[in-house]
Amino acid sequence: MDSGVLSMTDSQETNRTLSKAYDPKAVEGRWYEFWQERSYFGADANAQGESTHPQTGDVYCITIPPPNVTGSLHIGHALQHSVHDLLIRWHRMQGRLTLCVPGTDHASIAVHTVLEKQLAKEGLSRHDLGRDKFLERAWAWKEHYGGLILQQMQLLGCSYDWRRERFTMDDRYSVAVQRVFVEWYRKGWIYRSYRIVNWCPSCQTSLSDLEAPIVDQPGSLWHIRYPLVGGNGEGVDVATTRPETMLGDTAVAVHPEDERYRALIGRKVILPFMERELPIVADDFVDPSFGTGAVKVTPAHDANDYEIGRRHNLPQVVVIDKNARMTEATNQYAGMDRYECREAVVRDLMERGLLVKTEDYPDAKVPRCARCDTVLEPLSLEQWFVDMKPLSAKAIEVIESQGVRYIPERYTHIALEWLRNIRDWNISRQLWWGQRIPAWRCADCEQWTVQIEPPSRCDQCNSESIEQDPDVFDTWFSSGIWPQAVLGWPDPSPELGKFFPTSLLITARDILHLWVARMIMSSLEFLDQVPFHDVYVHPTILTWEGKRMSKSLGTGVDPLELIEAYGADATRFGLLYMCSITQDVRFTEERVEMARNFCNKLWNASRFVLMNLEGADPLRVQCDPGGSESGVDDLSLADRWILSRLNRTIRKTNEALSNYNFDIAARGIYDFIWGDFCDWYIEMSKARLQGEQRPTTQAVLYHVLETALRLAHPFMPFITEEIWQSLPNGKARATDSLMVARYPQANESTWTRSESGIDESAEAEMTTVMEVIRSIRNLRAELKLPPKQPVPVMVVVASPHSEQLLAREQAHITNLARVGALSFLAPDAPKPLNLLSAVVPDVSSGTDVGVFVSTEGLIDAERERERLEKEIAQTRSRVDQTRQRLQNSSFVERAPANVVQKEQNKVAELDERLRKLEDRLESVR
RNA sequence: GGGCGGGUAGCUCAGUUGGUUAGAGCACUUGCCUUACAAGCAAGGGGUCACAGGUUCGAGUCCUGUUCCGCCCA
Repeated sequence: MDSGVLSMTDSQETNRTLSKAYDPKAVEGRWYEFWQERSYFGADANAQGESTHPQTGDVYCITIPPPNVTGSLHIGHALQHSVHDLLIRWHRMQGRLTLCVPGTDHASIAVHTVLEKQLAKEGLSRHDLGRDKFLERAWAWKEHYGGLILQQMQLLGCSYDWRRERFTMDDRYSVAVQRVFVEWYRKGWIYRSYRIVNWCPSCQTSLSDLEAPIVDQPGSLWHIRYPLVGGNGEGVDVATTRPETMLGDTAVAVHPEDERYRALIGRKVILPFMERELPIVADDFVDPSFGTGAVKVTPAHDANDYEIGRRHNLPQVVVIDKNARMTEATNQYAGMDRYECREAVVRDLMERGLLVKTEDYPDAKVPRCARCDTVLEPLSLEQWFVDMKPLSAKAIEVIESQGVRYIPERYTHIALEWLRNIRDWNISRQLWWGQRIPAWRCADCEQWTVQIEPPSRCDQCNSESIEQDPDVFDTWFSSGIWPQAVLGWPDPSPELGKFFPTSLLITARDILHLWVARMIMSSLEFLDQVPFHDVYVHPTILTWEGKRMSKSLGTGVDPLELIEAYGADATRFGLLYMCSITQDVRFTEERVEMARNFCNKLWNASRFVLMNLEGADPLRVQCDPGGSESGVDDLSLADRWILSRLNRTIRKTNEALSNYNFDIAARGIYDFIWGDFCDWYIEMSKARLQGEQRPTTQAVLYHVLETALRLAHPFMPFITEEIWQSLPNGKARATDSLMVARYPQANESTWTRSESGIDESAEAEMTTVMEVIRSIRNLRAELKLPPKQPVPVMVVVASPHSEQLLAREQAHITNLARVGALSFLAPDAPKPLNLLSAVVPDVSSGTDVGVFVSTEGLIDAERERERLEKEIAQTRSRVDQTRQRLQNSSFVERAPANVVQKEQNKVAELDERLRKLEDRLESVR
């Protein structure tokens, strides 16, 4: 450490003159580059880490949810990555070997859709281009746009290890995906079969449930009569929202206990137009209260009907094709579009008198394609499926035993519920962009050869006429191995040994099942370990009206515009401040504005400290407390108070961050810096810097600012680094960047000697001083005194402790409340008449302090009387309330002793205050 | 239909295991360009904590029901 006296010129190399207002644009890019040049974002699996202070040996690792290559940063990402980087920086500053692996997802269908739209503009289809050319375009597109979102994360300040960036279609990653398929196939967990899938007639592919949102829209419920075989004009009425599917009906189902239909079970009806006989079957699935209680069963075109069909061995009749047109099986309707057919069927039913009635059905559930909004068609198609039962069993066990912890905890139950009712997973997609399924079909024996290396012949019959399945994997099949694959799996790697299982996964809640649960399953299966210990589900950001943000409606908020307007730190801090443990938060730009103002406040407080460090003693101005205890003995009340408040904030921050309470942490830092440090300590320091307390005050100002910068850095990396680098005494610091400095601990400072770092008596005494100042300010405002005009103030104390306290701290009172002369009066001393008064509790002594402000000749007894009467009324009502409570025998008997004691003290205090107020009122009458 | 989250000041939100007089930011009123900051300072007004019961000495907080908003599952 340098010795000697600091001066502004000594530290010029690091000390820039700070401008009057904080300008994020002048700061952010510079420090991001600085960090990156020094490789502070990286973590070496073989080393103990790259920060210069001793490592604890702990490891902390997060792999980010890979965003789509098509995407750009939206506000949800901005929140998600504010949380990521907050935690990453916090752990790194605590000395852990810390790694965050970034990357992107190839987003099969999303890219596909974009490219097809592009082609359409050129008047082409992907088939005109061919698979190879199409993929060339896709890669070119990915190279050009794929990195955008990661660059935007850098604007936000994210300290991820960019050298480890991964893409789900990297060669090594693709091999890992294929390996999963091959192994599971060999275990018999992957099979090929016909099942109902979500089919988009426009995108021409099957879709995951997430890509098939169900939309409520007005429709009709048609009641149709199916004549009974052998009935005299009798029939069974069924209700449907999709009459065109009746052409594919193979049964009518009723609930087994439905009295209305019990007699009909086993009989048959005639399917109109097709003239097929359909059995009436009994099935628990049928809801007797829906429609007529009898439902038509179309196994080939409805997932529930498919299940009924399986249970009752019903045939499937395919009546709608992949283009949503009616098939040959529909006779006169063949070739019609499904909606055209619906109209025709309804018309024909009417003609035949088989349409019993048509009801309005206000919210018919219609699945639509998330990409193109086309109404989806559930179709029975031959696809690859994963049998999820064996996989989910282990996952259930692990989650039940808290091997993976969900935060907030309620998601544990949601995850378990999904896993317990898990359904087989369709992993085939009829797309080109993606990992092609490593399965080859033999034209001769029709068997599949499944392996990673492309085979030359069928492994069943040795035939050479084999052809690879043209389909690719569902994107979630590949992202399901993300944490292990980005760390090198399936090859052995030091990263996997060091960083796996990872510490945490941070995600939005819409992909908990589709993605998170599947990662847990695959990791347990292949590595026999969980992929992460914690899953933190962050809130969803809604519009200020509480609606989902929508790009197409233009209700989305662009985080880049926020960064542009307010800076990255303000954007992060604003988002973290609203990031409570709730499900949704409504976004208001005002919150970011608040954070921007806070940045400016911190900036200016720092300017103040820097301007006043001239001549500071470097032995006492330390950024790493612990080296010297000089200064301990001459700490003033204000010093002890601010150090205690600082330690309290440090504890609160660390605790809140451990519990994922980011809003509480942000709030604590905000309140400390603005409310305690700026509003009070800095104000009090102004006078002290002029006198003999200057050295101590400088040291405390420096210490508190420097510690607060370290405390706030993970929330607001840029501004804190900028200020920190501007602080003098840079050579004494253990690190050359704040981002690798040590995160504050509450008991680290040698200036506060209690174990907790908290000085209760200093806090109590300061509270009294602050209350006295507030009350004088209040009285001044009542009197409409000009702010600059000093005013004489008298105080009446009830205890020697109060008197000592106020006498000792009177300089602060005079300075902060513009008091001309502060005098102490005996309780029974006569007071001048021209006074406004207030009674302030002294929490440090348990007595009251009377505060009297002179009105200087302006006799305003009326005003004082009004004040007093108002205050007496308030005090009396509180006294009455408290006394009543104490007169209640069950309260005294049953409430804890300390609570009763508290109430008794309160009555005594309030009585005393009331007496003083009444005396005072008497004297001004 | 089942599950979950929410309803606190005009707006957006905090509110620990039940325990003084329910807080913040913005907006509003009043006064201030007080040499860190007008993106600021000081003072102030504003809430039957969705509704109805219950438990308790005591409920914004716990229980039951109702209602409204949102999400998930079927």
